[in-house]
Amino acid sequence: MSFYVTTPIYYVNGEPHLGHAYSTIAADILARHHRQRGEDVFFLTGTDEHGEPVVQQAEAEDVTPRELGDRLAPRFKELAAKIDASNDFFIRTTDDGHMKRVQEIVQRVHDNGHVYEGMYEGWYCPRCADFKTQSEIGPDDTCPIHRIPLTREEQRNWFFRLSSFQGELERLYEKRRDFVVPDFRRNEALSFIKQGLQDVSLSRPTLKWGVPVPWDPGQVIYVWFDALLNYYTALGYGVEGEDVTERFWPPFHILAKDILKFHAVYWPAFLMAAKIEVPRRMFIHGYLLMEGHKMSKSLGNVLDPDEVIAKFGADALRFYCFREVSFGQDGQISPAGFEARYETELADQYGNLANRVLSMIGRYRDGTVPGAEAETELARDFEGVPDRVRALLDEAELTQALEEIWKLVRRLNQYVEETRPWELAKDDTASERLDAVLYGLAEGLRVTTLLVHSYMPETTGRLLEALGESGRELAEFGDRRGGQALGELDPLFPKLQVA
RNA sequence: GCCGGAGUAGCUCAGUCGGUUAGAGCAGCGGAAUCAUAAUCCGCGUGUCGGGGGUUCGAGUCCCUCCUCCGCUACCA
Repeated sequence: MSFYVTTPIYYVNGEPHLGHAYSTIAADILARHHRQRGEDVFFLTGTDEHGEPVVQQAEAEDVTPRELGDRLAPRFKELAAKIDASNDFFIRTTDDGHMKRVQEIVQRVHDNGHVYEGMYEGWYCPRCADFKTQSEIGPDDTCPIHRIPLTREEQRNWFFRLSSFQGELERLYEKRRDFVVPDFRRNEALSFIKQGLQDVSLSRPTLKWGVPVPWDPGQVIYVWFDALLNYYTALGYGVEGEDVTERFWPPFHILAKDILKFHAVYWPAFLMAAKIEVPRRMFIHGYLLMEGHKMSKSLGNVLDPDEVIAKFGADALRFYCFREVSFGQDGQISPAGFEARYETELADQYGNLANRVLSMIGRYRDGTVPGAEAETELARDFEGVPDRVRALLDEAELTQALEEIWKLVRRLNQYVEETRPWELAKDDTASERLDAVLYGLAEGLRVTTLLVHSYMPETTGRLLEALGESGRELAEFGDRRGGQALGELDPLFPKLQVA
């Protein structure tokens, strides 16, 4: 069984921010989870470096587009490392391997008869040297940047016959109800398709920065097709000495709502035109909102992932993003909310649970997990949970799955209070019960920690080591007998220093 | 304007095919306990489920209508 998960590739006309981190963390949790299930996993992220906006940004900074990409791509790579992304490859659309394969696929689409030469007509700004989209046109057909009248211009370029795929797309959506999730995004995409598709241009005649059109090298391929194809091309050269396309295709895409149309409409149509299998699924997530607004530099409400990681650690950030905001919806985040979650749930509930369990086993059983049978009242609360988590993560329901796991954390704290091991320890006749209780706590903590491992790999790794657990695959409660010697454990989530 | 989303406890949100007294977490109030990072556990909610109308034995959950906010509306990588 294989699992191929992708993030969007990030556009290098600006610095990485929390929104990029959000998509990457989501994909990483899924990748790690599927590895824990013993599956053959490939996880891809990277950067998109071609196109007009990169050229413009480069001009503004007085560097070449390549220099801009060479400076920013490493920044995105660093961000991935900082948030502990376990990506198997980092693609850049300027890679030779990518560009060559893009040309192959585009040529194939052309040879299959889905490309024609036509005229693109639109409003053109001579100063911008670019066409304006409907939303970019100022009052009285002027350029909003230069405030000069736009002219009606025609441009000869290559078109992709998107319109001819309308029926096939509708059938795809009908047949595969979960092709695009959540449901309301599926509706959005489908209603867009049903309102009638127009052909889209496949090339840019005036732009030099991009992948040359194979049969017309004076033009470059429109950046969206270049970019989307990364999901396919990476499998061809991302692994040294092996083409893993057959092994991993088709992909499971994670993306944000702003790029729904390109992924949910253009992309499958283009794959159909190339006679390549369409993605297995795509999950569309929402935005993290700060104080009710989309994060933006001009509003000054940007949460810098570096700062957050420095203060709370990458695991806490990973946890928070999917705990606070229901994955798929837009959601509010705030520094205050972050601190509250960190303190109450990570430090007090989970970190402290680990600490008290290890401490009691240390104190009452010399640090060795008793070889006992767990009490059924605890065991039954773990029954079926790993399966439920698996099922939820199959749907990329990251928030719901985390809630299922967190119920176990609460249950274990509650179990400590119910059984009061410190009293059992004082009672010579209760030794067997104490064994059962302590075993149950250690086992429960182990199973819970393995479940949450994909969300918080670093801290859970430390805890699993202290629990004497060397495996990382998902486990059922009761799988492991006692007898392990426990190790030392520093606080997983130290309380914040009150300034 | 079209299409879509959201409007549920002070806050953040769950509510699957319509079905028993509408839920969770956080915050708040009261209590218990001391293994633990003074952490934990228990108890406490008379909420017009945005307004109005309708279908139904029964609606937060379906239909109509109105209000508010948001997104989308063709090539934003």
